Amino acid sequence: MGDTEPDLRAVLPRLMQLGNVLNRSGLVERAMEQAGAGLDRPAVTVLVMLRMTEKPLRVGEIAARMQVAGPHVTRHTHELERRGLVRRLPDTDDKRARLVELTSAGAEIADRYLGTVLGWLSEAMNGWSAGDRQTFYRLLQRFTEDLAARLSTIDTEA
Amino acid sequence: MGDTEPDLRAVLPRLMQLGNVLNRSGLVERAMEQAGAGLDRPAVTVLVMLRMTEKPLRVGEIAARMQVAGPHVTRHTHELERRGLVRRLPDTDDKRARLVELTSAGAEIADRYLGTVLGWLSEAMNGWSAGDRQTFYRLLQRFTEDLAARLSTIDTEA
DNA sequence: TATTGTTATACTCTATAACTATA
DNA sequence: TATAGTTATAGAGTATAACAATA
Repeated sequence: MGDTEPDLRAVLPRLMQLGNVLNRSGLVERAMEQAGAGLDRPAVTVLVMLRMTEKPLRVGEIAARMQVAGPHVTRHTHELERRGLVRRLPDTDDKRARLVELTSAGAEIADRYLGTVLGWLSEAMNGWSAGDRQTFYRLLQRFTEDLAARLSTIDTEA
Repeated sequence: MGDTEPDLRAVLPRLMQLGNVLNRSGLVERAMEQAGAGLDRPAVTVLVMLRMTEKPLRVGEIAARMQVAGPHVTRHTHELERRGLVRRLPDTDDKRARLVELTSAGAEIADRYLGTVLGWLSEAMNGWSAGDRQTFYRLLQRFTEDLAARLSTIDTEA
């Protein structure tokens, strides 16, 4: 392992700050407000996931992608259904399972939400050159993947 | 504003994934385990902040940097004090305030924690060239700053 | 009168356990 | 017997309100 370079040490506060901005800055809540539906964070996450996936998902699949336990998804899916933003269909292949599908109202809200967030991101990067953008997107993806891969091996080390 | 480029749209899931890895992957908990103290997340945050700042901080200052409300800091500072990891000193300049200072035991735990996390980061980026590292650090910092700046102006837009 | 920090309380997000229906 | 989802319950993290001491 050896020493950790000073640069890496300097980047740690940045990562923590970014984590804060992403999770605790009210970004989601404010974008949701602009989108005009008073949904809470987990419900928004479900809605956006369904929109970006572009197909109905099973409850367990949603839970796995969100990395949360099943009951969490059940509750918020019910909330979304009460508001008419998703539909729950029987899975013809497996009668134990339920497919969760966006309604057109749900898709509309997801689109407004995504538009707002992407607009903010776009404006934040207004002064960026095309090259810097490309580079950042590429390195961000690589970093996220490498970090997730490293963390996934920790438990098997003992 | 205009259209959001497809690239930006593609990067959104990456950001969400990174937020998940940073906040919900158990990274903090597992590093804390390795560091040998059974502290919870907010307590670790306080400890690390004091260590990286390298000087005693007032309760209000800690709360501001963590972007949390005051009582949250009070509670976790008390927990840290019970364990002998911080000391609470009177602020001679302002008798209303308290300074929170690391003990040597607290500094030791913070160092072990930081060493573990930085080690994981370093290993995750094992295959990275020096140039890519530098570029990533620079762009990450810029992105975080630009995004925080953009979000800070949202409320004043109405 | 405003500010620092504390105490008490409540809300959001998420996990675990126990259960039902199907496989 | 194992799996998909649900219901009920509990815990962690954080906010708000009310208050004390000092400015």
